Amino acid sequence: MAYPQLLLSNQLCFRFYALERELMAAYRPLLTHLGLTYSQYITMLYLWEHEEGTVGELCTALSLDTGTMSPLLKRLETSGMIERHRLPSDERTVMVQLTEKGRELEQKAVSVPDHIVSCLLSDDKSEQGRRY
Amino acid sequence: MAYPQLLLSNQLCFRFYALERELMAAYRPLLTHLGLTYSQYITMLYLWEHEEGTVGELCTALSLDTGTMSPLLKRLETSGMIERHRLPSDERTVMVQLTEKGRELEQKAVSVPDHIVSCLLSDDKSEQGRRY
DNA sequence: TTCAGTTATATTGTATCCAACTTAATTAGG
DNA sequence: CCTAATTAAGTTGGATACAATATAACTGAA
Repeated sequence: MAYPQLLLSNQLCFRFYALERELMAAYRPLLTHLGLTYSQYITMLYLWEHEEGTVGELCTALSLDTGTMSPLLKRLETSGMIERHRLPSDERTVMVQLTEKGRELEQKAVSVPDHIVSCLLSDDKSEQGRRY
Repeated sequence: MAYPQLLLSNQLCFRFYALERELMAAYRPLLTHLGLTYSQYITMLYLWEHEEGTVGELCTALSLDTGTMSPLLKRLETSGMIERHRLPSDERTVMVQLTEKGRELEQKAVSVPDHIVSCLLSDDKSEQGRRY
């Protein structure tokens, strides 16, 4: 036991690391049902709240890199949830907007937070084998 | 404001998601100095503590899939930190062991937790531009 | 006006992650 | 003894993440 500060069980950050993946695993089946990943889900949360936003605004709001956001938006566009248009006033800037299909998805997403809460609070290990 | 439960600012899980990436960003420069990623770092933490372990034991301890662990171990082996050998008693099982180089790395890793703590507590935004 | 510097986004390369599948080895039941 | 089921790793495919680079558009100073 040379270095107690290096014991895995003493690593607070490892707990956050593991917790984050457990949370993602709790979301995954619910979001798969909506055809979204978690990153795509929070992107949609931003758009349901603001209706539109530039790529840069999305990156800032979600603390994500353009190297993550650009291909993510390309997939959301492919699945018909959003549209991308460059601004006439500044052709460098890309405005992301909800499509009607993307707007309608909000209805189906409303129940997600409640499902997550009951999933996180449930002691029923039979469901997906998760332990909360 | 149709659905307050869908507001990004009300999403506890999003805060965990963002926090986890901030923690990883805090580790990254320290671990890069050791030639490790965070996943590789916690794998080494396990090995420094237990000296060796099977792939399955590592997957269980770190809550990771073999699809993550196998290529990760391959990279640690390539960088000379570990060796992999199949057990003579059960050729399906692969035992992972520290090399001398991997064992020596522990000395350089001892300061990592303290650096992280001071990084997380620091108000000095000048260092790496992080905000804690 | 012109071009050097800046800005916004996209692309490339490396490394996770996980789901699903494959392969090889072991075990168990008849 | 022999095959079906199980087990342990590895592989493949799709989607993040981020660093570094590229590209195109805009801005400003000489």
